[in-house]
Amino acid sequence: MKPSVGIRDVAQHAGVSNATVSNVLNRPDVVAPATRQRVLAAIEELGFVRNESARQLRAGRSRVLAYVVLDAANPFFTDVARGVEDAAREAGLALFLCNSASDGGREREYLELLHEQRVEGILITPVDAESAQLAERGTPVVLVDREATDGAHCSVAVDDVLGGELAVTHLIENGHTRIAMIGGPLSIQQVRDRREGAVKAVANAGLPPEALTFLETKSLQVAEGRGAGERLVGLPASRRPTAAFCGNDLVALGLLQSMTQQGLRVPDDLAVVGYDDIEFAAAAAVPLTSVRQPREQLGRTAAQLLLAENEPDHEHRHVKFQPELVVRASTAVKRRN
Amino acid sequence: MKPSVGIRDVAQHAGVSNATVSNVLNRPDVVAPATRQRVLAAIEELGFVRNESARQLRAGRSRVLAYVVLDAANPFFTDVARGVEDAAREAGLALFLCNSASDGGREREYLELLHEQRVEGILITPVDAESAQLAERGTPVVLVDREATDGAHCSVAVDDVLGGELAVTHLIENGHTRIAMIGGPLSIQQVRDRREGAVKAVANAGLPPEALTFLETKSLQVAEGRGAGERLVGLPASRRPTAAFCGNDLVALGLLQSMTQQGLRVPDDLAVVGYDDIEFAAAAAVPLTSVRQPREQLGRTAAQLLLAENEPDHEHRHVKFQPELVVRASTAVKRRN
DNA sequence: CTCAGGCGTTAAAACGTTTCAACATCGAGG
DNA sequence: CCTCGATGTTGAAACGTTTTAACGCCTGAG
Repeated sequence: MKPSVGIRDVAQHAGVSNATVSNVLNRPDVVAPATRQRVLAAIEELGFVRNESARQLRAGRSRVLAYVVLDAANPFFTDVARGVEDAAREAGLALFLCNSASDGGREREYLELLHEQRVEGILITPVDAESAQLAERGTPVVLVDREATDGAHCSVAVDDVLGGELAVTHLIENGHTRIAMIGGPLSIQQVRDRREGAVKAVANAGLPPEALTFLETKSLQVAEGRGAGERLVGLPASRRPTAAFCGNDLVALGLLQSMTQQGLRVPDDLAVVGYDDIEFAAAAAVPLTSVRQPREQLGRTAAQLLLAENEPDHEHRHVKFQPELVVRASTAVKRRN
Repeated sequence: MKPSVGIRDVAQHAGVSNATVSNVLNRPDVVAPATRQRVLAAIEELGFVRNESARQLRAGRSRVLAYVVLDAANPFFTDVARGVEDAAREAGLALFLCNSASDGGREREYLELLHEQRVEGILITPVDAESAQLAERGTPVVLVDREATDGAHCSVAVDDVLGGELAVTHLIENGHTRIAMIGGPLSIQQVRDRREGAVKAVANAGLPPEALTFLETKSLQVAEGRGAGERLVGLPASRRPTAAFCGNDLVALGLLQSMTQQGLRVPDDLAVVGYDDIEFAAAAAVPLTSVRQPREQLGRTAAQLLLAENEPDHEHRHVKFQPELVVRASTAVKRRN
């Protein structure tokens, strides 16, 4: 339980100094092959495991990146994380994932801990705007899927206003004039932006603002989509929207499920557009029209920005990608009866 | 960039000794309110961030648990992770997620790093049996969703043999006599166990062993399910199985997608059973019959075992849960033409 | 007025590495 | 034979905390 065999035990056992052991660990080429073997044997024999705390304390650098994710259960974020990890790995760094689960408190705790750990850098998709007061505390932070408002950080985002516009324009082109947007909470920047895009689309088409109603949900999870579905079905058919634009695919899938469960047809009774185009969107009950974001690339780029943060004359950059509408059955053109 | 303000800077600024600052940080109650305020003010003013490496080096304990997950993109594991995190959080620990992505090499790297970090404990769903040579290296390790073969670790598992048996028995009861099991690689213990259960079910029913064919896939991801679907459709209808039992829900969803895409109907042309009962299973093109595992509980229990590992007279325990079949449309009884 | 005891604070010794300048050793070049 | 540079190795000083035992001060009891 407490082996606690240190570098000096190894040194003694191999008949060298601790400096030599350290060299074997960090600059194997600088030590004579014979000695190196001897040291390695001693390490093996004693079951020595290097103490990273001590190493980091002295050496000053860490070998890990962390990504504080908004919702680990959302495949969108795990896809982004894959991009991050690929880039991190190329730079010889490991990636720790932390799940804030949309909870500002947890987020703060994780950030605090990561700062204390002196990780090489932190990627974060923040819970809300105010949590983005990520005061400069020595550890570089890059915002993912969110545009940095102050100039204090790099950020990588996707144009959510455009995404919302694409989605709702598509619905309008398909003849819908009563459209619901389902998502929330509004404290999430993405939701606000996507809604803004939706409003813009309605205006562009010359429709009255009432053509779009906003149904706020507590989160962007499947259950909320189901709940919204029930609310929708409760409406008299004359006032019920004929199309829904969902804040993300989870909500859309929940909505879909609730519709078929209650005997309504998609897209005939309700057309549905999701957001993110996660892998499950295409496999849904009715394959889901969705706004695709370059997920892996988002993560990869974010990691690269983070790694560039140490360069001498660094200036914070803000990268913005374009989303893309992927049309599937859930918005197939409405059959006229 | 390099503030590097330490505890002694704070001490000096507040006119106390560093020990007092340390006390404010760790035992606030022991220091007089007035001094405490002064110190806190100094901390705030200087933007001091405690160095966790130094703390851990001296104090010996860490405040984090890690879960090395087999596939972060599989919602099953993120659900397990939620259970883990809940339990960890109750014990005042943070959780770092690491994704081995079914790669033995990555898994080894993460384990090595975590050992070096001296985390409080490691949870792992190992890639394969040999990787489970998780030599005792001082940090407690608990196996998740896998039974520990040697007595060296605690483990929390679900009875996969029973799960396979439940699934295939259900198919047989529905009249199927040509059944495919789709999953892999066989190096994964779960796949082997589920297959064993399937074989058992066939034997129990008095069917010949040929009633079950095994289609091995390279991984348990959606794409593999799609690929398997294409292979199946390529078979002449007379030899094509009438039911498929998939190694997990991702594969099942891929299979489903491939079926509908190729114009085959589920369950009429092919009944499908998945495994895990992830949230998306119920929202699939055809709601998926699946074998449900107690996901959160799995994680929660694993974390509890891990935390109990430090008790003086600890004996390794092996908890095993029972899976449960959830029947949905994808195996609705075959219509006789 | 003295003394015991509680309270708040502190000096200094760890913790296990990395790193740096210095130190042997040796073969080659002058 | 001396010097020089290259090659390997080392002693000791950090790194920034926590912790322990001791210390001074104050209060209330005797």
